[in-house]
Amino acid sequence: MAASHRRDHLIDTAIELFAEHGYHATGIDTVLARAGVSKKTLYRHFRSKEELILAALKKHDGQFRNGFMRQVEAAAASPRARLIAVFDVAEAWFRNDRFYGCMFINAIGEYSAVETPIRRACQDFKAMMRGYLEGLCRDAGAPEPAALAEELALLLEGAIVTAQVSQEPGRAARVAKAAAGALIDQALSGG
Amino acid sequence: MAASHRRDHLIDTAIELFAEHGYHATGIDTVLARAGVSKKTLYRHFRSKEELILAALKKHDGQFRNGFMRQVEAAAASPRARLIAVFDVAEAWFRNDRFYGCMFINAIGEYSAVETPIRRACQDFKAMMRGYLEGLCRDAGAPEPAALAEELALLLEGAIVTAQVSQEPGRAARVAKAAAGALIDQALSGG
DNA sequence: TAGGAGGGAGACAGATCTGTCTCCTTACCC
DNA sequence: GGGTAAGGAGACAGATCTGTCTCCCTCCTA
Repeated sequence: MAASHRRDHLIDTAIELFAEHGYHATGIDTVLARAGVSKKTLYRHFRSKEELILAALKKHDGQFRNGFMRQVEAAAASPRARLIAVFDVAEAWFRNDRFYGCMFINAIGEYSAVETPIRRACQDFKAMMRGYLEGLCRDAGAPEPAALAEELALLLEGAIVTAQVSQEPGRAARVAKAAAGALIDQALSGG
Repeated sequence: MAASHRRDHLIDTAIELFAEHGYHATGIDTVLARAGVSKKTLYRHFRSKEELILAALKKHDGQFRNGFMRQVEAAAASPRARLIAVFDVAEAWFRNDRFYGCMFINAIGEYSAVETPIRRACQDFKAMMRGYLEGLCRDAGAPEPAALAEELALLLEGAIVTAQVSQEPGRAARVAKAAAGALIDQALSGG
């Protein structure tokens, strides 16, 4: 498994650099230098830079999904409390030194073409997050879990972008958490 | 004023191309070819590509601000109705064929450095939009206009990003509008 | 021990990028 | 009409980008 060793390490390095500097601005040579891997190895595992980008997005999707859900579930027990905890976990993410916004949003900003597999990967990620929220809303007893989940997803997206631009992670997360609390209360009490 | 003629046209072309394809992916030559202007003219008016980017962001800031506020004010008369109308105007924006998300958010995705004037321009834009919403909230009689405005700004940002990724402009705007309505109702009635 | 696969180092090609410079034309103003 | 500034067209330099290729070394296994 030495092959997947290097392949994984390449992808991990690519995730870091693409997240921080963007996709066009990050050259293949930069990834290779930091990963300590030669060009030959890169092109043995990936047909092109775009395939590396795609692999990075897919791996980040899985990593992020697992880490995020795990933290939410560790932070609170009831579905309703977990919906709120989502925004505490988000705040911890924003506070990370290596937080550069959402890799998927940033990717769409650079690859606007409709047919791109990159766009598909981003849509899949967002659909997954929305689905996770919807499950929590349903478990919490929301009469319209899909509608509430979409609203909370919007708040989360807005908080991510605002934290990225403003560089005030706590504020963005706190505001989103307050708004989410109000929306959740209304959905669960009023009906 | 033939000079500012060409300068303005250059900036307008740059706005279009940067918005659609991003900043690194759009070469100087591409802008020049579409604008029908020579390299000499570009570098007479701008010291570098980054200065052109900055000029594009600043001009887009002014254009967007004027257009957005004008449409909101034409769509509704009362402050409260205008807060809701914000999301109708946003939907019309999302539905435009040339909608590629927010130029400023996309710019931050490509230029993550903290000290960049590009980042400053993006922060200024977001602060301006938040300030506009805050004025509407105050006029509508919200007890905490700044807090409500921040929540609505988050919903707007989330809707922009979601419309950009999902390519379902109506849905993103409708969800944001519903959530905004709930938050506004709560803020204005409950206190 | 021999052979094959994986990988490092890096030359190389071809494209593209930013930014400068030269040569020429046009337009305007005194 | 002459001088001046703006601008077009494009060559050019130097850097950088992606992707291929060669040469060599090092394992691992039969």
